[in-house]
Amino acid sequence: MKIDPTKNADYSAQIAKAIRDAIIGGQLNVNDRLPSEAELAEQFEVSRPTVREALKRLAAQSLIRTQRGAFGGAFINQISYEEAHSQQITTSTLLLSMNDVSFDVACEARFALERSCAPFAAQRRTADQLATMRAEIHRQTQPGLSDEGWCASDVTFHRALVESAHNVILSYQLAGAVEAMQPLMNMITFTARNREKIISLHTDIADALEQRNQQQIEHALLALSDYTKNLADNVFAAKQKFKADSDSQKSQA
Amino acid sequence: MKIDPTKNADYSAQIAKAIRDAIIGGQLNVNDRLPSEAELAEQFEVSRPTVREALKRLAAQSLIRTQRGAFGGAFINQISYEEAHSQQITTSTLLLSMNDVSFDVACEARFALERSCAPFAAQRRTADQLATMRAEIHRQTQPGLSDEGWCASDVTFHRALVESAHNVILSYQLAGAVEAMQPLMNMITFTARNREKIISLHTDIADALEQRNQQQIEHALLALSDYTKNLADNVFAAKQKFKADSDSQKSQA
DNA sequence: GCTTTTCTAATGTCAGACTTTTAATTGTCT
DNA sequence: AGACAATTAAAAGTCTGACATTAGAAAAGC
Repeated sequence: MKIDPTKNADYSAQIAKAIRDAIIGGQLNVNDRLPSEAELAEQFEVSRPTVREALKRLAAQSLIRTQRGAFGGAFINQISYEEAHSQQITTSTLLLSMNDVSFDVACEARFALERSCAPFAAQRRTADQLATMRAEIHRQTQPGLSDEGWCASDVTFHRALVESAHNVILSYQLAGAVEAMQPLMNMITFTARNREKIISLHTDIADALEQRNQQQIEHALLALSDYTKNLADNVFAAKQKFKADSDSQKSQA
Repeated sequence: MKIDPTKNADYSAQIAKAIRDAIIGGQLNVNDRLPSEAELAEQFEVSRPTVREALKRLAAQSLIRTQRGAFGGAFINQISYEEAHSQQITTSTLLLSMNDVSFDVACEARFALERSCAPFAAQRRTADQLATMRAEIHRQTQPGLSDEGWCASDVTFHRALVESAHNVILSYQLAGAVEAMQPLMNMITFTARNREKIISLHTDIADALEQRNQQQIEHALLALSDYTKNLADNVFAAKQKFKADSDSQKSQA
């Protein structure tokens, strides 16, 4: 591993890249220990702070973990689903919030992805997951449920659906995608009337899953997608109207 | 923004988290300039190297970009699809390679995700995307095509299919997921006979897309998934056999 | 008014020191 | 001999203060 002093990129970025490539390329394996910061500094012919900046970059991506003390150092981290997941979410959330994605597009994507679980969920769902979904539906019928409580329950419900496909990759990808879209989804507030309709669609999904009826699951998800889109359209239209009204009031004044 | 000296986490990690939270929470907007490293050091009551380590962490996640020179500094980065995409791929690729996911599970997930595009692809596909797919199919029939060429063409083909759904979120999520699984997919080598079969399935997909027949697209994708899984099973069985043979040879010696 | 030069504020890098943590080793007591 | 306590050393974490490099802004020259 060497760095190129003629390249105009920062040394710390180059060093991070060199180590990252070694990890991805398989030269460095999980739980291997990197040389100490002092040794790395010597190898790359840079100072220790520069090496440290490189290591912090890798740590930010969960590629390494560091341990202080004797026999400590930087170790190649076995990235867990949880870590990967939380990283996906930060990245995707920022991407969505910074590139003003329309609600329709996000909503469509969210339910399309979820629908991809349907065939496997129908085959492999367990009583456990079904029970979770029923329990959440019940929670959703409680009259005193707050907006946050409602959203949390919604997430748990859909998560159980995804988990019932029993495919770790799908779970990981979908949990990331769905959770990243949550801030967008939270832009709509639900009236009692709305909740009622959604609960009925949730019940449809649970029923279909119980009967292992793939097509019905997909159908209900599609209906939920359409209903949510519709709701959002109304919310945004109302906001537009409010804005237009207050604008015209201003121009009158 | 303050850090807690009693927390046992590194200062640099805490500072990075504080700034990251401010970005995600919307206190800091795209293209805002952070205070200079010296000012941040003063604010957080730490030294400049510590601040720098924090900033490098954020830079590793593409949350900020830095610019040298007068009136330079650290700016909140508007994360692009491309950046988000490449980060997603590194994370997912590592996750898969480090947690030995079975080929079957990955394959199932990959095609399930792709299938979620089918309804929109059928509705919205353009002549352009169809032409790309036909062109790739033609490339795949060339007898001299190398393994790398074959895989590249395969990726382009599937990418065009995903793009034809005309949903940026789906494109982004799927491109990431599919590309991350590519190393796994590359473990199988294709014989001329295999290629022929895959080309015929690709043709089915293109035909179905041309006729805007959603169900047929899904059906062909499912068939492709099954065929790929089957191929992989045979490859792994052959490897197992080879291993078993050489093992028994050893024990005989 | 345009180009060139100089200025300056910022990041990037370095060297060397000190602090804190932590596990292995050694020593001591029962 | 085994369990517990003190010692030690290696490594990350932090700080100070300096210098190098870069690039935009302002001033000088034409």
